[in-house]
Amino acid sequence: MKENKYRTHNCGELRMSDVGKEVRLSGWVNSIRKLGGITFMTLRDHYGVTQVLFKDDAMLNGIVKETVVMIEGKVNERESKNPKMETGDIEIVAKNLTVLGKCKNVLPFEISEAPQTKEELRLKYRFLDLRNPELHERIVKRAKILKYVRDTLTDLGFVEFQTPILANTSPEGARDYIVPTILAPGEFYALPQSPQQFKQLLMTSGFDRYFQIAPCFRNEAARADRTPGEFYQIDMEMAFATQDDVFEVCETLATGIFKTFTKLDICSAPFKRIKWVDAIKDYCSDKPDLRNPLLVSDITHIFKNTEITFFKNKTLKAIKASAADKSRKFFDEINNYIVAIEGKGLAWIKFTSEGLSGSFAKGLSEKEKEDLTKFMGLKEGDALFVVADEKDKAISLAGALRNELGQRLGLVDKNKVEFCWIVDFPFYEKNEETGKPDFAHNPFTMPQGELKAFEKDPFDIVAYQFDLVCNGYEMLSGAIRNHDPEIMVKAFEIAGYPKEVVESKFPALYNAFQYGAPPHAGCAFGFDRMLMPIMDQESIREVIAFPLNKNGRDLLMGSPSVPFDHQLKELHIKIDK
RNA sequence: GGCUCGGUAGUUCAGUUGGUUAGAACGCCAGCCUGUCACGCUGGAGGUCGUGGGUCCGAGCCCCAUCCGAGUCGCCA
Repeated sequence: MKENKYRTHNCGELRMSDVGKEVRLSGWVNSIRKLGGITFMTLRDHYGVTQVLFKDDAMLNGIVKETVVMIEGKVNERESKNPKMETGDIEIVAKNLTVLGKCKNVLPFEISEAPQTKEELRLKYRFLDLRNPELHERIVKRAKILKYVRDTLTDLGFVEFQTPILANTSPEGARDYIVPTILAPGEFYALPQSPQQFKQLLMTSGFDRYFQIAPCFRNEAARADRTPGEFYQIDMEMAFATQDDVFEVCETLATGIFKTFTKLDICSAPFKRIKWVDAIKDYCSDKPDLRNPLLVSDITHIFKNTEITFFKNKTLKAIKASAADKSRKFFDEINNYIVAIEGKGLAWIKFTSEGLSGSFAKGLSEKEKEDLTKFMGLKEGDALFVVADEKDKAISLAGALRNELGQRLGLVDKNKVEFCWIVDFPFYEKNEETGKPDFAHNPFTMPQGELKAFEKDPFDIVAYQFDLVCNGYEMLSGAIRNHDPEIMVKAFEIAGYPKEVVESKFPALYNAFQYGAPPHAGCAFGFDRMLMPIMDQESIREVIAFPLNKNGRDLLMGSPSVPFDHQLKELHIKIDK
């Protein structure tokens, strides 16, 4: 550390070898322990904590915790050492104390107890919250991971870009943040939902490998794993690339990050690839947690002519697990869970030494019993959990049930990281109101089969569209892009949009693709979301220095807020509320 | 926007069937204490029970409305 008038050393570096040195440290008063004749203080800064010994506590008059002070004194070997502290062998015998920054006497919360404090208060006093070493270290780790990403991608030949923040509205699904300007009253920029079109334009400009730590803005509601408003993506695009090329880069990056920054047991590359239809079939989810070994089976066909009312004319999804030893209470709790997520309830049976029992055991016909036992391979010790509903609802219930059972039966190994690729997403999905095809994902994706794909039933068209899923979280989305204007026009035509819409909605891309566009593919990691499993956090706000709250409010800075009248006036904006 | 849970001391929480003066721990203040490191001991201060109505002899507790927060669904690559 370079010496200056505030310090000769930081609070984390002094050791036995420094004993005898006259030093100067600055930092926050972490604790004060008065023992009568002597007083101990611990001093904290970004680097660590060092103990200070006061033989005369007159110096400490008026000093409260979290005051910023400078201590001058001599490094001393401690009489009683603390092996739990990195600097625990030494202490500073204080000769002088200078207050550099006063602190109000009662803090809104104790720094050491910040993680247990109500989040609302933590966010309001985020500058204090960030003093807590746990959160402080996460923010530092975030920076280290960012550097790792930059280094890795640069080594792989990627060039880092910065694309505009003041961009144009794009029909990408989410709602935009719009930004007025005094240069053109009545017209608005939009903050980019992603740099999608810019990066594709860069491909047409001949840049071969693009990346950006890209701020993205979506005017949508929050979740535990999704901040409202803004978030960061590791955004990549590659010219003349196949899907395998993209996968290889992502696997290198993802395994590298997890191996470097966690002690978790990471599945090895290449990651398992699961077709979207198979993911829905086997896991009833397009983001399956593969740490969970349970699979979902469709048993609708077995109960085609059933007398069991609960099953009649329903899609039936079943999960088999070794749970016959579980009590009635266990099954009741699962039933309550299904009801809580708006299912009609759980049907279940278990196979014990006394035969089949459970909620629908008595209703089974001999044929159904035989077919079910055979189809599911039921043996003693097994239990079968069944949900019955309309098809889509049954799928979503079964997906949730699979997760719940995995948790409750302790089948999910928290030390594992299981990645998988979900590939071959459908190109179109059925609009629930009109029954006509809508783009299932973004419209920039290449359909498999290219122009010939459109000879098929639109709902059978598969896209070169993929997700990377990690422990049940969607961590990345990507695609081979559609760089052919002719295919683009056709794709929009089937979704019910005339050529003019393509031209007017994506004028730059559509125009650029007329002048020689390379085939290209790319993807984007959700950076904040990726940090959650790395830092073992359930809330995305724990990996962001200044997160907005659930309602998009910054409780510290007070945004959003009402602008000044003169600002509105020069923008020609009137509030109509 | 819907649903669920929550809002009581500076903080985290408890508060029984509606019943006298609303408690605990930590923190804060004062005193004692020369090796603490979650220091210890003694004492003390600190409350518009989110807000507004209502029911009742009586409301932290019941009812209605409303604000705030979290989770979730809708929404969202």
